[in-house]
Amino acid sequence: MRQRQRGGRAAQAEERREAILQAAMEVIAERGYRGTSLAAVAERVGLTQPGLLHYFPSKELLLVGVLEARDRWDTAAFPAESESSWRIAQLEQLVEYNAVRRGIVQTFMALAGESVTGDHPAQEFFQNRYGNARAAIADILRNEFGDRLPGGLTPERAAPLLVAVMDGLQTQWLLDPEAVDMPTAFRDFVALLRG
Amino acid sequence: MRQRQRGGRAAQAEERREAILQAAMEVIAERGYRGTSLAAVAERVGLTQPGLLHYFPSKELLLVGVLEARDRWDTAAFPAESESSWRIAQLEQLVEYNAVRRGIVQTFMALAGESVTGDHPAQEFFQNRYGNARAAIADILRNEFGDRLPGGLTPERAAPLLVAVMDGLQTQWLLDPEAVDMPTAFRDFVALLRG
DNA sequence: ATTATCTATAGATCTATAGATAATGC
DNA sequence: ATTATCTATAGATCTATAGATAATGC
Repeated sequence: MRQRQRGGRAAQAEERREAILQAAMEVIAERGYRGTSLAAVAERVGLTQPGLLHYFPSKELLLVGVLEARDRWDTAAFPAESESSWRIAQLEQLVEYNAVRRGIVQTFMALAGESVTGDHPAQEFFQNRYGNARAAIADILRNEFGDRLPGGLTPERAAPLLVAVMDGLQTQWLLDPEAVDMPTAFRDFVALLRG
Repeated sequence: MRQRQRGGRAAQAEERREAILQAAMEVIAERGYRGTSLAAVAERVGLTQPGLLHYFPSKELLLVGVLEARDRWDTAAFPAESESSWRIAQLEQLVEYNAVRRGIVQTFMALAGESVTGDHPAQEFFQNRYGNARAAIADILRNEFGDRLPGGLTPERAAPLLVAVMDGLQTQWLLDPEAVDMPTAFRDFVALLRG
């Protein structure tokens, strides 16, 4: 029917998949994963529910797709040889970026929250993500501040705190954006680490 | 049928309600609020699903009951004239207490996570809870450290950070208790505030 | 042939209501 | 009379499968 300029079937299918993932992220932001119905996602991209299942054969595979997409987009927005080569200033930029990407933040806080419940399909994803985040942040802190931080902390002991601050601020900011200035608060925490 | 020693109907009904709330917390910890079915809660206390609705006429009212119960129990475990009269050491105790109350922490992190999604029935509860927490913590910090904290922070600016740390550490700890020593990490953060 | 979609539907749930029945306590 | 429960069920959903149909590209 509709003729595409370029692209071929494969490329069009890829576009479709991206549109579905985008829609899925939106619905998950509004309802969480368990509250998301395939029909709601399908409707948003103009497909029927079984039509959507053609691209992602189950709800869980759709979730996997969303999580992978998030990683892809993050990497695209913040290219780096390796996470450990980041500097603190880049983390501050990431927080500023998040503060204008409410939808994405909301999707992932909703999923992270759900993932602590039993047998959630994103549980392993978040276990790995937090583990990797702590390790990467410890490296960054060591590069930036050396082995000794204020309060007698080491980079390894400060890392979970920094991750907790990023995360915890997101929750507070999502619930009350007026009351919490996320980027400023994050820089305040960095000031504490500087001593 | 079964004769109670003491108590009368009202007291027995109260026991039943408490048992239902306890069961509801457990199921919510495992499945989140949206994933919780009234039937699952009812089964845990030996009632049918309509039997449960006799005590809590809707799923949402059951959630309200759970949130109120949490506040009641917290207050019972940590009595104080007012939250502002707490000292930092008591916050450290609270974190230690949480570290041996996984179920309760999991229930409330699951609910807090869900509450950021659109129109969640616990949204207002958590908005108030975080708002109050920030205010109370600011008071505590002022009592303990005065108006000036390390890094040029004020108690008001440090408060959201402390709340974020408590919260964020819970998430990391729930997902990987081996990797995160929550009480120690929290004391590390306090050490940063001490400078 | 393969791919993209659709309609129809099976099979599970889920919440909440209606209405019956038994026990309790004034 | 009131309270505590139960059975039955209406009315919504939801996921996933089966099977048909149309379009696409070798």
